[in-house]
Amino acid sequence: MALPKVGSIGEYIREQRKHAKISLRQLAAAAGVSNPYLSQIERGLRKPSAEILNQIAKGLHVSSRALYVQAGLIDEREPESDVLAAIRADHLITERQRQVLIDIYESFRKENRAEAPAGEAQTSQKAHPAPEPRERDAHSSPNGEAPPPEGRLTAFKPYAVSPDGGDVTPESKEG
Amino acid sequence: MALPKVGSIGEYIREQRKHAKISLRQLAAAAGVSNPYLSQIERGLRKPSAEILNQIAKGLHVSSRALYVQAGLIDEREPESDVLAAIRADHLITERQRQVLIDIYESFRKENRAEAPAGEAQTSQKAHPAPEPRERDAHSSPNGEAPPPEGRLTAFKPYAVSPDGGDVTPESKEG
DNA sequence: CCACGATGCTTGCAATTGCAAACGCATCGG
DNA sequence: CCGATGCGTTTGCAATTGCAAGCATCGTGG
Repeated sequence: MALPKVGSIGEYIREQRKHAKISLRQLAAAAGVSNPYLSQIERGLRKPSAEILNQIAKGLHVSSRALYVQAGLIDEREPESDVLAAIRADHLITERQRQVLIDIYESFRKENRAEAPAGEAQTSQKAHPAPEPRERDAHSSPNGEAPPPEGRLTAFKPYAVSPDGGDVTPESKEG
Repeated sequence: MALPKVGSIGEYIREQRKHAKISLRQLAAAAGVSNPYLSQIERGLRKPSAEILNQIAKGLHVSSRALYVQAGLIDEREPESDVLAAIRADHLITERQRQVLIDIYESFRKENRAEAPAGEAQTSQKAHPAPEPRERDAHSSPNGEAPPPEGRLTAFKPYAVSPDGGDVTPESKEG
């Protein structure tokens, strides 16, 4: 329960790939890895090394850190590059343009939420109801440093794609 | 095998360890890895996987990101506060939506440049590449995602830093 | 001198990564 | 209907990671 709804790195990759509408082989080529290996990664059968992860991130056009966080390899709660924050901070566009951008971005997000898993991302325009730049939730986490007991990396099974529950936490149990 | 190349990541780790005045074994224990393996990592004879790297970062009390950057696994340009950068880094929207947003933002910028930097452009959102990526979208954007036949990750050599700060980033556009 | 502990390095070995080749499936064209 | 193309997956293997055990050195002290 470390992350809001983190399934596994594989799921995340596959999801992003589907959203980008590219085939497994295409991403594999873009990332510079073999197709079968990417397949196994997406299904949680393999633990991609950092390089592979990095390459995949590039192939997906997502920030490397996003993937590392998904993989549980970075615990830092650094604020994400918030698009909305950036838009609001931009002084090179007019207020009106700002509202339009915000509106569009939010409609995209809403769209994706509706058809997240294996959905047809039509990206329909879906006429924005009204400039409703509701304030985005700020990350107000006190950073409760509560890491699990340190132990050897005894994770035999890959990133875990448990059908019932997500357990990315390595069992630090020994002796 | 195992070219005794200079392992930037290894040097960095050793440096940090020395600075912390702790022995190799101590760090190994703190990081949850074996002493010999840490030794090899520090000398650039091994490529630690992301987990190991993460554990070492914890043992060293340095940010995971710092290590990943050192290892060249993360482009140092993470905390960007630019609209385009934020859009590109956002993983909550599809590639298509990303292109739309980028197009719109750039058209806004162009609009402002053309009309007047103070004329409060009407933001004619209907005469511009409005959110309608249903078609005529393909893949042609300021991002120019057309990587050359990237070679597989056939680099068997450990991290090793290029003498001129090599970078695997195929895209480096900033406006 | 030799025991004792601490530091770092080298040696085999099991387990894993990551890939090439090949498979089963579905769609398109002759 | 049969072949060609593209999809994701499975299989077998070389190369690598990562560790347990052991080695070599140095400083202390009985």
